[in-house]
Amino acid sequence: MCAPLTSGTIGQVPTTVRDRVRAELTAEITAAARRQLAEVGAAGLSLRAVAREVGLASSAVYRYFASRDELLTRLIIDGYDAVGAAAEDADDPAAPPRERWVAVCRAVRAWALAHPHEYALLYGSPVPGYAAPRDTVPAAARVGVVLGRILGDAARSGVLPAAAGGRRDPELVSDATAEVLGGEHPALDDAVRVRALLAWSSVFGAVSFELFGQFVGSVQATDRWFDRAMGELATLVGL
Amino acid sequence: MCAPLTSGTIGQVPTTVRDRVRAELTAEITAAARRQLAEVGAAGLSLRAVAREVGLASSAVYRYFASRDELLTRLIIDGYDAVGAAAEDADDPAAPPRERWVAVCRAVRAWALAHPHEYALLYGSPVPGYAAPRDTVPAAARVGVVLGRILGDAARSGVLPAAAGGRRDPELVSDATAEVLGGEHPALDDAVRVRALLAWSSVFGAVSFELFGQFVGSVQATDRWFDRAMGELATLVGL
DNA sequence: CACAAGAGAGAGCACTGCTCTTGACACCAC
DNA sequence: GTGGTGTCAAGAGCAGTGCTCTCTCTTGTG
Repeated sequence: MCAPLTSGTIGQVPTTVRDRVRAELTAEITAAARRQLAEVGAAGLSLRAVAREVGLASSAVYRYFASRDELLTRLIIDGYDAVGAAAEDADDPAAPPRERWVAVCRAVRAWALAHPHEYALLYGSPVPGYAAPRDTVPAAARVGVVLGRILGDAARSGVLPAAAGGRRDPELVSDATAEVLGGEHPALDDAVRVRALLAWSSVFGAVSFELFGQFVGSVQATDRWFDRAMGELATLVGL
Repeated sequence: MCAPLTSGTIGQVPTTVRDRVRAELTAEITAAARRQLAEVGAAGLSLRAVAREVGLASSAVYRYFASRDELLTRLIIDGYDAVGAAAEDADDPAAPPRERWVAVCRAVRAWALAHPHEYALLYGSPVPGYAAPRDTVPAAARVGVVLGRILGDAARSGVLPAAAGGRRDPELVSDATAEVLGGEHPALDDAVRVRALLAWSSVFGAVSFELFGQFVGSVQATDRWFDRAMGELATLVGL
């Protein structure tokens, strides 16, 4: 219902004029929505205002997005992809694991500071009445995968202490997560996995606290604090 | 202008009938607002709906709260006080520091799970167009103070390694924060202070990730994971 | 060329926060 | 007891929202 086929276009290249215009207009709408998001935030995002900016009647936008929520979902996925790409770009697999870790954390924070409203949409309170569909999960995982890969690589190269014979609790950390952390080669025990997930959430805890104003009155030199904190996190996970 | 004096009442006990009714109605409004908040979340909180529930005309509510934002501020302060009180209640100063730490973290998480929308209002994305006034800062600090006191007590009793002669960066961590951590007796060096703030933000990072759905697909046994993670944090800060 | 599908516009519904005016009521001093 | 004062609720109204429905025009295809 989001991209209905033109009647008769069954081939894999159905680029009729209509389709091209449709794709362009869709892109224009999401672009305008992203601009609006950056200005007024997620909850203040108005479909009518987006329509105005694009030069369409508000009702016409519904030809492209079935609802405000669907538009929001698009923005969320795009956002996760953007911060995920930023994290991936910042990761140099050749660098020492500890430096990789801090570099990726820095990239996440930099993206968050540059796109505060988008960050809030992704990692802040869920928009009321809106339930994120499953589609968002893979995109949402990208940053975690980057961080996990750093740990996995470190484990494989022997930097990280491998399984110390600790018990393995399958319900504590999902298989998918274990997979990211290098699967069974070498096997990381529960303690490392718990710490990995803690560090992951802590990165965003730190960024959120800074961005959402919880550090007002506590931390002044936020740049320096963040770098040192991420270093401490790297130590925590064993890098 | 929120509680104007009746003409002539100059004494310190101006409980005329009017004042009493006003106070009661104010409480009724905030109660209704809190109920609504729990149902539809912060951004969906409607002043008109609150008025309907109380049995007032929407315009009448403005006699009590100058704007939706002012009502929101009340809810925010009440929320910080509630979670702060929960944290304080959970802290037994006689217990070993590590147990105190985990107990307080558990209490914060329990409160968050019981009041997800209020938690989101406090620690999630800021409501667009709304700037939290200064009044909220002291209330917001309560949980941090509880956690800081645990560290400070541990340092005083020698459990925590005191200043290792590390450099002291006054801009890294504010004086107020240093004060919470026991001031200069004994002096904790920067590393400990950085870790303390990191741990503080990490507690909420973990709770937020669970509550906002970021752990979907990663952590299954959230209860057990949280306990272990908070234990790791305690280790991180030196408890 | 004709016909069906796609797309935009506009009106309309029910809702929102907020403002302003109007009329009623309670309090307090005299 | 009565009149002035000031508080307060109600209602209408403004500008905005998401969303739906219908009407009309355009476009692509058989």
